[in-house]
Amino acid sequence: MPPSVRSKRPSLEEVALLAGVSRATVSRVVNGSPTVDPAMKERVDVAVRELGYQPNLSARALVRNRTDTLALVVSEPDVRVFGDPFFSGIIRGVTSEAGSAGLQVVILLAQSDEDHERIERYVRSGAADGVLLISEHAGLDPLPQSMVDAGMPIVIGGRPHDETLDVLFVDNDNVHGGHLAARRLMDIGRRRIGTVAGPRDMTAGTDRLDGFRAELGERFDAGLVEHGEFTQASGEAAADRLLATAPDLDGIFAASDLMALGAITALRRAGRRIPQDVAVVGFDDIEVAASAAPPLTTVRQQTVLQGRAMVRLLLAHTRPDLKLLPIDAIPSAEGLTHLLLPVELVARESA
Amino acid sequence: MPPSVRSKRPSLEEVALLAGVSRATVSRVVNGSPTVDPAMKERVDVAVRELGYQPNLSARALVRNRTDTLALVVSEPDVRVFGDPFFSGIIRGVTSEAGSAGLQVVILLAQSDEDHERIERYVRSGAADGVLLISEHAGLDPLPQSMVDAGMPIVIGGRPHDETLDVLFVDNDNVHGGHLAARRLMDIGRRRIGTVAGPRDMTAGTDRLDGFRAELGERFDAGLVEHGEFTQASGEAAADRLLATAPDLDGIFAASDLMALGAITALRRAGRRIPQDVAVVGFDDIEVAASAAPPLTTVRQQTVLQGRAMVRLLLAHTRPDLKLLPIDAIPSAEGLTHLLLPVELVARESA
DNA sequence: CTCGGGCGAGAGAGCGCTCTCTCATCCTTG
DNA sequence: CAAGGATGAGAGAGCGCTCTCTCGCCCGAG
Repeated sequence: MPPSVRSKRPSLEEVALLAGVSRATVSRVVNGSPTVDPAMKERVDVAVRELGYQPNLSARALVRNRTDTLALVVSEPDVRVFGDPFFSGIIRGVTSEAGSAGLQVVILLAQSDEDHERIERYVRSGAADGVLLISEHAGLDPLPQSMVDAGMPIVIGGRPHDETLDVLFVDNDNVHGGHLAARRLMDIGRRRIGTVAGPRDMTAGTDRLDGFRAELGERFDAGLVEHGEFTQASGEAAADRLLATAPDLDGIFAASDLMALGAITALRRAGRRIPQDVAVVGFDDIEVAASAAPPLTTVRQQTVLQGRAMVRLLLAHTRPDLKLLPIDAIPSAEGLTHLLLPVELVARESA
Repeated sequence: MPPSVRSKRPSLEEVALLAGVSRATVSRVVNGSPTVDPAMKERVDVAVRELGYQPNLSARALVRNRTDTLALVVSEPDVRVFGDPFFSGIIRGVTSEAGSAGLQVVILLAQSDEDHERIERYVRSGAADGVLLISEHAGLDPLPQSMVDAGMPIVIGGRPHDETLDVLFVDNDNVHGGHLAARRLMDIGRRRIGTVAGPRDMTAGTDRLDGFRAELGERFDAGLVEHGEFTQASGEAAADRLLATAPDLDGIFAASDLMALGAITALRRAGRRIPQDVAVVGFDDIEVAASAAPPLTTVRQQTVLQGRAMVRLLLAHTRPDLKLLPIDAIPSAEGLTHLLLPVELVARESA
């Protein structure tokens, strides 16, 4: 009887019957227990193949009280954020790391409030062993708090805005990145340095600005801070404002590569040469940064690594039994509530 | 005791104990059975709230043999396809339709062969009630066949390339769209009409070409067919070739808006005015089509609707008990193995 | 030759839920 | 006033699996 005709999926019981062994033995074989006689294992394997047996995950999850599934919640109204290199890097990292730990990742889209509620119910009902949240405004999201309340492990990508939230997170060392950018601009002799900062309500924005301000020290000019929305258009507009305030500007730190590209457009329009007249440092090291004109000097953050680290942090807190191979660039997550990933300056031609 | 301190999640049993009723009654209340005395219901509701009870989905799935979850498999090596309006439209449609049917959608990324295997195991293990597949090359994907073999319901977005595959799918009426585009170009008096067709291995490409060819009839010139990859750059290159072959060309049908935009760039570069010298018809009606210069005449396909229709087709085959409100633009899926969604010509200025 | 130990297989409970079946109660009706 | 039918609650089996416990068997040591 071909599998397509069989009305329902075979159970362990049926495999056991066919192989002439007990249910327990089949279970042992299926789960790779070492205490099984090779001959027995062979008989069971044959029966499994014969019937096309697949263990029922619901039954297994019920007794193990664990699903081996991780929920990656993307909390954004528009699906297109997946096109954003930041999101796509994290997603790649998460899926590959979870995959090598034998876990299935399911992506849940939280676009509306309704979605949020459904997802909360879903996860709290034990459909996943933990939650990984990526959201531009993780601080405003109600999900982290409700997951924490429910005792459901959650790791956030990026430092949440709300300091009081006692939650696991993995962030890039944005403050240090701000330092690196400022130092670079000073090192190449720039004196009038402005910044196209990120949004005020995102820690990635404020942290980068904080590092930048601290490194510049007394050379920091609060009048030379313009905020953008991490987009190219907002970077262009912010650079226009900067130029209006300080025509003698000779250096700009943009808190994202996209904004840096926008700023370069604005600077060119105003007749400035890059980097001779104005040096520009970006942040992210997105793919196009290297091939931009001129190639962008920027602070590299490793989004794929961030995704991997999120999974590791979660597993460190929920599955101490899983021993993962250490990754150089990721600090061991054991005992930590958050991870800060290193960033580095990539010197190209724009600064 | 606050929920965060409670070691494990409460079960039906505990709710029943607290409310002083039987497990069965609690189950009835939780599932909204009408045959429950209001007073009883109230007592149960109080207990549920008190304990923060959430039904265990694994247990429920085990006995119901159904998870109320749909797997949306995105089979693409790069996550960025989510940025593509086609994908994002389908995803929006799928999630909203599933949501209103009370189903949870989980997105599974199939990037590598390994992923494919894991996903197949996952779904075949009963983690979802059905599969919705979106993939640029659904015909080459092994997933549909293996799902069909396993008796797992699957609906594909777009007509699969492999005719012999007996599988449910929802497609746009690409053939008719090709007819509409050709008719439009002829209606406005064009005589030398070429086409930037889609890839030969995608039915969306070949179907549009088939319709175009049929409508042109004897005016069709096989020498005036150049294939692109649905991208802007490939459209530009294809238009260059077309122009080289037939400098007297006065009409182009591009099988995607992106390719139409590329073609317009190429035409402009060659000194042609749009639409005076060469009229251009696109396909898709993506967001930027209306604001392009000139605004693009195109064949509109409704991707969100396609997503909704995919869910409906799946449910028609798996959950005849669910009575969904009919949607005007979607034919009733009952008894059908595939749905063809209507397309329409949107006349703007480019043709 | 007997006994202890280790290895490998089976028996059986039980995870949390649903759903059928049974039964008690109350109302309606002849 | 008795019989029949609703109505609503409880009892209990069982979904498919894991895992502990038990037990039989074979080996080597005394």
